[in-house]
Amino acid sequence: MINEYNFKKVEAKWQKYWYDNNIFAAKEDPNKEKFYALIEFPYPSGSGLHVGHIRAFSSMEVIARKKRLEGYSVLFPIGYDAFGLPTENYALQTKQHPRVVTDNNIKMFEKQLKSVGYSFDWDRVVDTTDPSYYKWTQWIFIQLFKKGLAYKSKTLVNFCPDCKVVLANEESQGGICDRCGSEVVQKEKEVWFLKIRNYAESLLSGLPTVNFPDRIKTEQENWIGKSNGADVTFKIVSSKKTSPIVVYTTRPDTIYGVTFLVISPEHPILDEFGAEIENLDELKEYQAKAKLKKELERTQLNKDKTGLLLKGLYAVNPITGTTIPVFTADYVMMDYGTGAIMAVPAHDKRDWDFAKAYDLPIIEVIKSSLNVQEEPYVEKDEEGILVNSPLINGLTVPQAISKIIKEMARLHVGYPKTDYKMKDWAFNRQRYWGEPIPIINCPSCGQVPVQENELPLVLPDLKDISPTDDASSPLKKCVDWVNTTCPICGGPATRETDTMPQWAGSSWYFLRYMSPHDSEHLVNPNSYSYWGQVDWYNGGMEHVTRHLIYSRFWNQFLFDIGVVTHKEPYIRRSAQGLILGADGEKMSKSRGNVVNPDDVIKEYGADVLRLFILFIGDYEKPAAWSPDGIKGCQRFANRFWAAQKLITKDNIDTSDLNLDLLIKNVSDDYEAGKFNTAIAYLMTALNTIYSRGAATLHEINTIALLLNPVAPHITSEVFYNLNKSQITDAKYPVFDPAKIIADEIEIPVQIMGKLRARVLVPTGSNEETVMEAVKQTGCLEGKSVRKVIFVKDRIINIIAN
RNA sequence: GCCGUUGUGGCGGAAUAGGCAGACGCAAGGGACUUAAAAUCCCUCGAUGGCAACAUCGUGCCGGUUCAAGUCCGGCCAACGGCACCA
Repeated sequence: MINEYNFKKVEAKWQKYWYDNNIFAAKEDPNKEKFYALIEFPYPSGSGLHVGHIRAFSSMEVIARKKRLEGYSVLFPIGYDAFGLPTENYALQTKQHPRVVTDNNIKMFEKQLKSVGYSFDWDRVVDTTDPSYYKWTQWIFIQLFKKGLAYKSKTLVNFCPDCKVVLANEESQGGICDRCGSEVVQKEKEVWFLKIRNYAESLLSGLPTVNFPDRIKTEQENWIGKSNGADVTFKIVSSKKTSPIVVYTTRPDTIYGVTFLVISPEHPILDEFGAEIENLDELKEYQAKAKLKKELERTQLNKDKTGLLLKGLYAVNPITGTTIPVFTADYVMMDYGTGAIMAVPAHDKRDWDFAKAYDLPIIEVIKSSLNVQEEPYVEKDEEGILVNSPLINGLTVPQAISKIIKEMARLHVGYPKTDYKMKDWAFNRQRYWGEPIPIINCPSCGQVPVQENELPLVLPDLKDISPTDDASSPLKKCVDWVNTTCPICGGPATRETDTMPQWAGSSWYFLRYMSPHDSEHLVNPNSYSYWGQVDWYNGGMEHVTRHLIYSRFWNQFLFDIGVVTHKEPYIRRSAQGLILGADGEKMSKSRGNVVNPDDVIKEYGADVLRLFILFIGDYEKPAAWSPDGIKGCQRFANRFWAAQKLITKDNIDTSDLNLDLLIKNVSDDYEAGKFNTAIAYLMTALNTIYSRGAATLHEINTIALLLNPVAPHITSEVFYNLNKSQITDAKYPVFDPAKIIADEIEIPVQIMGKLRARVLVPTGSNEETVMEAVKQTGCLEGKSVRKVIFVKDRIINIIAN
């Protein structure tokens, strides 16, 4: 009756059953508790599904299947984040329309995802490039614009000469293009920004309310980079005039240690003084050099400080009245703080380096054991005591900060200020394959949003989508589309031709899944009130400071305008580790260490792939693919299949396998995201049954149900064989807490902290009983007991000699 | 430089809350079955010594706390990830 396991036949059979019958359709069932499990939707690239995807998706797959068996109404959706450069570049190369490329890739992904047997609700697929979807992406942009949170600004942007796109700071870290690896140059351009900085505080204060791993919270906190300090106004004086200049400092207490002022080479005040700077030619030269310097060079650490003394100018310290020299130097950035600093070389490494290079005085104002002429003392020590600072001498650093800020305020020269490292979100691309920004430029009315009832503003069908060399969008070539009329005055106007960055569509897709077919609402209010927040969201660490922050920002904005009722979109977040090649290196075509899930499924089947990817190691840590390791999971699957033969109706002793404890261990581990140990418990249980040589139907059914979320095909088949009913209609096993404790327990016996014996005693035995058992082992022979440390049901340690 | 994570057998990795280090799996060695191989099943498997019972050592390094340390504390070293002239 039971033959060798034919995974090809069985997997195809169950996939057909699930997908033809919509077994996993999410229903808003008021009688059930809901559970929303979310995975980061994939970018449908031409290379198809990667084993990394399998790891990323399988955790929530297990949770979704488990929750369904437990009686929850589960929303476990899938979609495609399909706008973006790789598709566009591929379309250009192959002379196809990106729409065609995208549709083909999505088809391939769907086929692959189904071959893994994922329990997605295939009726809820969203595609960010579908006008019915990006209609709402554009709608959100318009709301942001109306609230003053979207603005156009002329700034230096990171331009990649290869991709011909303006990049967000996040995409050009270290001056290298995220996508192609070439060096980024600075270019001045009018671009759209979203004021994410307005939400910096809210994004920070939301973190304690969500269940994210600490490393993710820390990374987000560092990214937002809050600092408390003060804006302090110095005066810059030339022979002809005096101008105020504001510096930002986190150490206003060190004001008496200021020995010079440094201004960023891009600072507008330099133009203001212009000819009054005696060495203007040198300045111009220095500015030009600084501009040419690529981001990479400029941020390189341990680089010698360069700068230029501005002759003919001096600055006045607002507290001490002392006059100090003014420099410009490229170690001061225009885009942080105010673009100018008060330099305190005694207590700042960079200022100290600069002071040494330009032979400037160093004045100690915080007492320390260091000689500040030799090296700076940079600790912000709460206990540090101020010296050489008449108004605040003898105070601790926090006391001094508080007192000096009051004094600055009284003199109207300084005020407390909070600053953030996070910059506003550069919200634009000069490429074709993205959401058109729904703004019309009218010569008389200015920037006017497209009427909301005219959304979606559909991307025009363009023949030539190639980018232009001048950093403007290919949409500019589509004159018929660009020329339009102003919605306000009806006069001739032109459309914005920039498109949105790829992060736009992924910033709210979790909401669309709740009611993907609703044409009236971004999210249907009834659906939203049922599904609410995402209960558990899994994704990659690489998205922690971008997608995860952007989507929290948009959700908080939608909360503020009343579209959603939860401030935070995600209750819990986890992050899978990377799957590396068998050589321990990141998988890449050039290394030739890429594992294709299709090949694995062909050879071992989807269940074995799923088992192995979850068994491979700690889910949150990176793991190297092992072509040998997978065999263990294949054996386990086959042994589980063959265990059907061991089922007997005879009365057998099953005391060697505590099913209640197994249920608890496996289920707790699933919920904790410890899939590797959950599978290990199931392997152990099966080993127990094999060494016993017989099993009960109840045992095999229980293992089938516990294993079903990981290996759904084989367990569905076994369960159907044994019970003639669907496992998807069965109930997840529940354990009896009273039965997870064994009757007898083995207690290790230590003598002087060293393991000397083990004794078997009834669970809960007291010290006397255990000691009695210890004496019988004879390991105390000839020894006198001085002290006994006894931990019930755990250990006994005897101090004896 | 700052922040974070991680160092455990030949390998991937286990080890609530300080309580038997090495679960589970791979590889390896031996055996059974087989004409043979594969598959399957059984046994061994941290190091050193010993025929053996057993003993000693052993979780990156040095020190400490404790009856007891992979786990806690102090000081290092290495690898990975994030940020980075952020005032």
